[in-house]
Amino acid sequence: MKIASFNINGIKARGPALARWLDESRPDLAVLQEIKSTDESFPRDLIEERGYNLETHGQKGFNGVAILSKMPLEDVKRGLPGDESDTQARWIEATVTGQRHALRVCGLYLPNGNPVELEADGSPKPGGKYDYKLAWIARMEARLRDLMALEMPLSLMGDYNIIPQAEDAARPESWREDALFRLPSREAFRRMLHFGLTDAFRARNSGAGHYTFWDYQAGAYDRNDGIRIDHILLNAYAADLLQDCRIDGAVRAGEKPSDHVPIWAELAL
DNA sequence: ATGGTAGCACGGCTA
Repeated sequence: MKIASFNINGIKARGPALARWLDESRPDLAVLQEIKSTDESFPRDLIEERGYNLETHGQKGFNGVAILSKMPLEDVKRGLPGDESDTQARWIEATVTGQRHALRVCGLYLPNGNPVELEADGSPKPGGKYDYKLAWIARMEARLRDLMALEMPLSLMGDYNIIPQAEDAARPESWREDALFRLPSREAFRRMLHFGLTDAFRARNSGAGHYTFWDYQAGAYDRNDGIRIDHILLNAYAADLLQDCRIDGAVRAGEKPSDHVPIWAELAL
């Protein structure tokens, strides 16, 4: 089963590019981030006419996530638990069933966190963007503990807005104090690995120069000035079934591309 | 410190 994640940066502007990728890459399941659309205005035909089931968790103008799948999507949950006042659409879950195993999938769009605002003692300013990012991660880790208790294959995939290590950025020094790379962000990613999750890409690839995002500005893609921030994390049940994981980097060179490219994994489900 | 680009939606925020 081929599962993928793609931050499309706006479904209304990305129809042709998304269709091209679906037709070429043919994932069995994909999670999308930054659909920037309400559920009502999402162009469902684009997905459904290609034989996919579709579940969206949208929001007007910003954020928004979705899952599309050739298999039925069961037990769909929308929204990350833990804060009833949080209106941002960044989390969706569903279960799919393969030939031998079921898989719980979480599609996530982790907050960017910039600009970083700190108090005099260095702690995040309450109510600020970076404070929201760290609080959101804490809620995600709480949900992760519950999902791990299911003791079944699990994939948490999406735009983490975290650069795990220096080798995951072309110019790491320029990201040192950025919300995507500063130490508390990297520590949170590492905590999830310590808790038992596998970075699927790093299980199958090594070395620098593998990126999933290039800014639209200043010709970042032409200079390969990228970062690796879109990730597929697997629990041990799923990691034992991992057969391949790659980044579809060439998608960035297409017409009207997203600033992100898809990442996918093949699981022997 | 600023500007560089893009999306949504049509002003200003988000990234």
